[in-house]
Amino acid sequence: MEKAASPRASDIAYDKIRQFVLSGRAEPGQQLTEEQLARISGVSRTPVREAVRRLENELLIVRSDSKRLFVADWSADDIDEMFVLRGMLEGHAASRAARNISNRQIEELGRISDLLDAAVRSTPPDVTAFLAQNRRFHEVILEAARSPRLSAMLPMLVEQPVVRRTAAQYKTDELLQSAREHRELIAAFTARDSLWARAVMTSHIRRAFHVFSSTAKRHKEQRQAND
Amino acid sequence: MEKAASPRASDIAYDKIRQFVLSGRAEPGQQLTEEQLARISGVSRTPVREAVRRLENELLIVRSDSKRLFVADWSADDIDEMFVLRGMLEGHAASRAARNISNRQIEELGRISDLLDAAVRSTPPDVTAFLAQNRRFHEVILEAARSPRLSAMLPMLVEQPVVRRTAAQYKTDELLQSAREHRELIAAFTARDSLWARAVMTSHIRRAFHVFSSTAKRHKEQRQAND
DNA sequence: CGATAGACATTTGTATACAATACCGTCAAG
DNA sequence: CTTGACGGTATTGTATACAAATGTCTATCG
Repeated sequence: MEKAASPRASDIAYDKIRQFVLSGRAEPGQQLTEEQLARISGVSRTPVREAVRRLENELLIVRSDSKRLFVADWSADDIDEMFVLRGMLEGHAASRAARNISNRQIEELGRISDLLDAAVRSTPPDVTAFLAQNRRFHEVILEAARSPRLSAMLPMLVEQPVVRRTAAQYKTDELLQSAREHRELIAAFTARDSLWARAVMTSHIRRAFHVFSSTAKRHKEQRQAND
Repeated sequence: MEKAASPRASDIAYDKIRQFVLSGRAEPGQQLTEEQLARISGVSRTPVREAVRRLENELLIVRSDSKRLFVADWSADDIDEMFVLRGMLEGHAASRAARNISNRQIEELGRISDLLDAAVRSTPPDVTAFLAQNRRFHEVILEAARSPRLSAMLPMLVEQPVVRRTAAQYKTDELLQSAREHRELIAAFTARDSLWARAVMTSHIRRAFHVFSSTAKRHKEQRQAND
């Protein structure tokens, strides 16, 4: 339903392995062998190697001193850093988008925003739908920014695992606030105000960071209580 | 003499192809076939493909609608964007470095800075040596920043071609100014002042951008005059 | 004359076989 | 008991052969 265009085996491998790593079926730090990945994705080792190169570049997979593959494991500092970088780059993307976005794209953001609202308002809130639309929203902005480099770099900040962990903990009013920020971004784009857009986006990411931090802390305390 | 450690064919291919593309022996927009690249780098197509994946990720090589390879060609807007992103990321790196840098690394920056001065002061200025030491200087800072993500992302902003084009046009006093800025960075690091370090670095990159712009404009006018 | 279908050539994609290397347990010597 | 060397095993690296696809040229038909 997504992109039946290219049944390229190396793309299949990329998707499958990525999914495998991100869905938590793989332990951080766990070793991965090319053959195992080949079995998982149902292709031979050659396309797996290409897929691994890409995932390695996104730091989802790391190579040991020599050449063995492991599922990436992030330190707290790494995650802080990820949010800081995301804030800078997405803020910049929003700024550029405000200058370059088409009316057509603004309308699309509006439609996505409607779906976001719907996801939040359903009881219980449909977090999965929320995440999917949230991703689309940011993708449209990235596209509107018209910067191949940003498009190449932002995916490296692999939001997925963190985003998932974050949003799973969102309370309804936090989701509502997030939806409001999306609306405000649209307003900034409509006004073609790049400063406004950057500020809202920076705040948006920053808020997500703090929600994440507090839930991470809560988790940690729970873990310690269980010991 | 460089790194005899890993005679990995795919690394050889990466270096050779990168060099081929950056040294201007390859025309922007020119098609590259895997076999041709294999011949150039003296290995088979398999490692070439891995090297190409990496170069593709750095946007030094691009893939056409379907899968043919071409030497990247940057628009003026792309280059502006590159400098903006470099400014943000290197500024951030400097900020982090100011917090994390070791005395040992500060001393190394001092030594590199001495070599920079020497390169500038020789008559005529040794631009090649200047560029090499400049690169080392920024590498040490990146290392001191202790952010795997930054280390993965900054190389994507492939300074080389632009840096070369820029520095080739540097006048001696511009090189001197650049060397002064390096000294000021060291001062900021010594003071562990992250705000200072960020500001100096941002200015440093920004100045390079303007030198680049003016020389690019000069070139353009020359070309037009020759028509 | 222009368009289009089809054959041919070129290029990329995948699988497999084999070579090189790294890891790990075992055993012997200090 | 520790240390270090050895050898077997697991894993990655490379080359080659072949399959799939894309592009190109030509000849034929409208």
